[in-house]
Amino acid sequence: MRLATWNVNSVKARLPRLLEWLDEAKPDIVCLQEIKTTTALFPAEEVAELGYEVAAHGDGRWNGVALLSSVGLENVSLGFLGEPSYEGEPAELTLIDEPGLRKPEARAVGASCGGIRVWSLYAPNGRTPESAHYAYKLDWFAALRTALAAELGPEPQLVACGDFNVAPTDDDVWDPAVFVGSTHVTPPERQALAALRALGLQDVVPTPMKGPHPFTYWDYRAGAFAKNYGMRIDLVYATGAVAGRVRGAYVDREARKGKGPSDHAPVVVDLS
DNA sequence: ATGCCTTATTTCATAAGA
Repeated sequence: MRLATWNVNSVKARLPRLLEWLDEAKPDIVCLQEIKTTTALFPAEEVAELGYEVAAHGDGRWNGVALLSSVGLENVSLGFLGEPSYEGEPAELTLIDEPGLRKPEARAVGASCGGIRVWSLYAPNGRTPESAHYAYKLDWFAALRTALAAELGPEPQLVACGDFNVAPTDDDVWDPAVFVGSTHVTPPERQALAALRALGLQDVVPTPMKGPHPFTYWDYRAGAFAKNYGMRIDLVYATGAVAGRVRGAYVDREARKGKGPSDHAPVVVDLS
């Protein structure tokens, strides 16, 4: 079974490349982030022609996530219980669909696919460590931890994949000195990842296609990809039961090349 | 090294991304 996660930076802008990549890589389960469209406008028919069922969760211009599966797609969750919303102020914890409260952004979709509970996640950026968005980011991770903990039973087959917008270690950025004072590398953000790992989730670190670092994101600007000025922020966090099935994992750097790429590359994981 | 931002929208300018 092949599992993949990819921040496509607009599923509509990326549709030709997405379809081509699905046809080549032939993943069974795909977690997409930043679809940047609504649930209704997700190109479900196009991916269905390649044999995928779809669970999309999008609300417009920003954010948006989706799950594609050719091995079944059941018990779909749009968002998670306790997911905070962003209101431009330090976030409050709100319940999904509770009347009178702002709906959470479209940052999480879960489903059971081929015997595995799968989550496609797009963590808030955080913007700057001083911003309300950063507090929201930490709140979002705390709520995610609680929601995932509630799904973990004995020998759970669960994987949380996506753009976590956190580089787990200094080795996961091209130059740690450049990131001093920036989001994505602060101790509280890394603590948020550690708290997920404390649930029993393991970081499935992919093999880089080139060089020593399995970066997954390179800025569009200043030739960052050509210089390999990247970050590893797209992660696969798997329970031990899933991690024990991993037979290989890699970053598909080829998908970052050429005309009209996403600024992120897919992470591909093969399971026995 | 696979080219030196890109996206959607309240569009000819802006906000956001990380």
